[in-house]
Amino acid sequence: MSVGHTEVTEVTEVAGAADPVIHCETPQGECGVRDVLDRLGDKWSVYVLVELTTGVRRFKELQRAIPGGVSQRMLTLTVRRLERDGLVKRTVYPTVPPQVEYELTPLGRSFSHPVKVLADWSIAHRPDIAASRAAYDADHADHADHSESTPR
Amino acid sequence: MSVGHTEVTEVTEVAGAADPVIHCETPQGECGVRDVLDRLGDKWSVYVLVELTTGVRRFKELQRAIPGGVSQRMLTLTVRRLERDGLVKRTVYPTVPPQVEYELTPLGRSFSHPVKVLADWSIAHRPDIAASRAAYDADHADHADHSESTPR
DNA sequence: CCGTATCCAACTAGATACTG
DNA sequence: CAGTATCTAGTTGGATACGG
Repeated sequence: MSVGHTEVTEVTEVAGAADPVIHCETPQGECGVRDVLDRLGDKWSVYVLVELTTGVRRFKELQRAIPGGVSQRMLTLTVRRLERDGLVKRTVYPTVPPQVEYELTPLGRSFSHPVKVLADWSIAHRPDIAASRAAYDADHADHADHSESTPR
Repeated sequence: MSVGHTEVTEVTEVAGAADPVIHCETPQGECGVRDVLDRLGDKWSVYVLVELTTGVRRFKELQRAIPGGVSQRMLTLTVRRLERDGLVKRTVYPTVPPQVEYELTPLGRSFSHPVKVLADWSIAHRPDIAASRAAYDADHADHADHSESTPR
């Protein structure tokens, strides 16, 4: 990779378990993770990717499989973005009624690694986070709420 | 961890390099990654975390270090959320003028691992994503744009 | 079945001014 | 210095209706 000065340097890395020191540098700032994070940030992308690690899926199958119930519109937008980024391959069979299949590309499959690491961490530390939130909310119950556990 | 049925199962995992099959199961659906992803999704959290892997920072230092120029308001909201989740520790010295220091908690440092994996992947595959986007945009230049490469 | 178009509600983020 | 308050713009997400 020879694009810009983007760089991640680990200093204290010892045996693969020590805390990494992440160091991002780019002329204008703008560390390189932003592009990917945008994809992770939206509400449905991860669910689509996770679902597709199991195999090929059709549109309706995806929609039914995703928890929370995604609307047609959002699912369409999501898969289009993933297709544009080269993470998902979309195949249209010109039958009638039409049939469309989605599957992970090699790039998409390689991306499932970071996602899995994230999922593992998330599941492992969910109790800690929940506890911390409860403690924080108990302390600050009086003057203000900063983001209630209100599900959107 | 003995909370609910949340579970991540890898089936095809062979030598730590094969594509993992991620399988999330919970009574209501709702895989456990949502909480963490919400934190990753917002615009500034990752930058704060990344900056704090280097060491302790004061409010102004954080604000200056973060690329793109975060507003006071957003930085406050961000660090508050991170504090609430137990990822960041906030220490107030009742001096005059006041001084506040931010640092990662053990939980926050452990979270830097998934973040680093993500950053590494992102940097490694940025060219691929860029290429895929360019190709996609070239093909679909005619009828619609799905999210232009508008740099914010 | 697989989308697209339109409208609308909710949330996020920025600018600015003010306080301990 | 380190916030809080307010007001406003931009973006995202959901509902619904319609088209190929």
